[in-house]
Amino acid sequence: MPSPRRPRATGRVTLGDVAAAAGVSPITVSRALRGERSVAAELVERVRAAAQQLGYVPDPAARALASARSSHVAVLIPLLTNTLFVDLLEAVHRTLLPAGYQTLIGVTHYDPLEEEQLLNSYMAHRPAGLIVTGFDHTEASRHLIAASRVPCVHVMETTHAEGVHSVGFSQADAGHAITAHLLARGYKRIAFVATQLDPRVMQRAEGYRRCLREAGRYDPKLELLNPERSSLALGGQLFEQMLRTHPDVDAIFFCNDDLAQGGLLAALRLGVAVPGTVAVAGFNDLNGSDQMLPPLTTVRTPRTRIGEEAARMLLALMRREPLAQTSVDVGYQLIVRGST
Amino acid sequence: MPSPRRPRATGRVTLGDVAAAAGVSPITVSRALRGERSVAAELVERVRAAAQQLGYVPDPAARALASARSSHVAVLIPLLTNTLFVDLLEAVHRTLLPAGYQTLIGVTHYDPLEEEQLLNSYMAHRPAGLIVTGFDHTEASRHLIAASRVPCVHVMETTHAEGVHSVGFSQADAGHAITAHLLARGYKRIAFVATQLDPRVMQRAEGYRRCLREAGRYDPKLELLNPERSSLALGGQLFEQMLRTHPDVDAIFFCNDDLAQGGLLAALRLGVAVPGTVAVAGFNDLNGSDQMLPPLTTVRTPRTRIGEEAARMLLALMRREPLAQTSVDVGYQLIVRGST
DNA sequence: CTGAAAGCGCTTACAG
DNA sequence: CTGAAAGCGCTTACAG
Repeated sequence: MPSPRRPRATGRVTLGDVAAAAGVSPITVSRALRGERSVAAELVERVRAAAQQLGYVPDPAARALASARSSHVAVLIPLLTNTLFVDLLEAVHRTLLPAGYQTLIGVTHYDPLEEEQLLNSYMAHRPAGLIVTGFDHTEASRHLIAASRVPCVHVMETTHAEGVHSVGFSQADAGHAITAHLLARGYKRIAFVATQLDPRVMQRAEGYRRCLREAGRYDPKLELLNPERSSLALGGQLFEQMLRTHPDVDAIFFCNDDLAQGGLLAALRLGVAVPGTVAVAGFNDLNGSDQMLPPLTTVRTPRTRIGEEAARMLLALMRREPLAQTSVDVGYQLIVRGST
Repeated sequence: MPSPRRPRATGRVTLGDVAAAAGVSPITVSRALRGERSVAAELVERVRAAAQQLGYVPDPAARALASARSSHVAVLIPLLTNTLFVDLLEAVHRTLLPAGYQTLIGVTHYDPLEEEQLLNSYMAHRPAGLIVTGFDHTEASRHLIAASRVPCVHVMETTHAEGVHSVGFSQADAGHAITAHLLARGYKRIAFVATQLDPRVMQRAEGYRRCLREAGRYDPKLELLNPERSSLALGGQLFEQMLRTHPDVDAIFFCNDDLAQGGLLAALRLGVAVPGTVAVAGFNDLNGSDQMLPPLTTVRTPRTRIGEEAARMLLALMRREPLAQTSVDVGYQLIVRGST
């Protein structure tokens, strides 16, 4: 046995160890363990047994270096302080982990330029796949993704654009649906209160406008758009402001449940009857909305389902399996409760 | 120039390219870029300039393979559906990223065995560092961490045990403090309502007990312990149950703000005056607690600070820098609002 | 279906 | 302070 001059001695069980134990070559072990079909069933068994017995765990770094592809999937979301995206992240993580992929967090703060920088640094890790939020990217980001050839799935919205993969639902339709519900309930002066003003919020606004225009009831003065970050406290402030400046408003559609919850709490504080004096609707069906007083009417958005479907689509892309569809619309659900 | 027979052509700019451009050896580039002090300042400048100009980005996989240490830090937390841990994760991620470390998520679901399995698979990635929640680990996990020699920081609780690094605060003292506040307010029949029953919740329970025993007011019948997962809805149910079974209770300390918020909303629904009939206190100062009716008295826990401090401590450990202290107590803050 | 050789892009351990 | 050699543990590409 030739003793190498400078053994580094990491103490790791390697492919070679398994190969020696199974009496085959390292390449065969590699193929057998990765499930490549071109290995005799009997050898696969022998290799598996040897690997199991030695407690062999493949080295992700070596694998990444040799194959020019890591086992990491980068997930770029706007914020971690928003339940919506954490639910999404959780679902992605939970779906990818058993398949051997690690989830890398990227927080863009709703800033396409920040996203571009993240993308630049994450691409150095040769991710096996990519999940990005929406379609609001810089030209450079788009190029980077396309040129890298790294499989990528867009989430929260959908598109049928050529070569683009997406899982989401129509934010505009959902905005339309809840506005239509308010109209159907007989409300006539329906306000829209929004913060953050990211692309998806503005799509909900479009749905709201389209619905009211169709009914001949659209009044731009009833839109209150605020660029600050969403919060319960801000929802309360905007609720007050809307009632003060437009006392004739009889319903408010908040672009997000946290604002709507803040609005409901402000109504309690101010003694404003909901829905008697003014109805309140939210969006997303966040934690606690069903516990409010009155319980909040909202749109339930299937972000967990989006995360799972996106992860599954990405797995298929990474494994180069055929795809049933490049765009999955998971829909949304109107949840009518006491606040309207 | 010898043309290799089988070039793989990844198209990547490598250390060698930078070395050629700067007119030095690859090792010197490696050292210069990593900031090893043993390189002449003039060379460092030349290397930096060349790297910059070529757009060189180090390959994490190659680095990990050669050095037997990746640029990943695994963070093991109980749940992703709990703001507390997401805030922590966010802070860790935000602190580590500029230092060149990627955060890997691990969700243990409060299960030491699940944590052990995660640890097993994460260790194969040769993490540069580890952040784990609390001290409730299996014996095997402890061995694995110690044997791997991977720097590890425990968060949320603190210890002065030999060789253990921790950032947190005394959950028991915080539980004691808020109970003492209730006593000082004149409440005499103080209940403790808890769910989840993880180690930190039970430490708060200990603080509650110690405080009431000191005051001669401890009554085990006023403890309502429920193993289910925490939620607003459950908080409402337990609030009702406590008032029904113990109508003489004049204050309730909920182990977490979501339960307390649910309790406050249930009080509104039932027409129970807070704090007139019963005072309500929570724990953690979660989102929305200041917007409740009445606003919720609680303990603010500095999870963002914990995340930052833990990440900083870990950075020092990973860089083998001297540590000011192995245990950092970040304290907590009693927030008195209208509910008590 | 199986394998020997080369290579992925770095860093470690020695030298000088 | 700088460098030539070897090695980290895999997979790709080519043969047979």
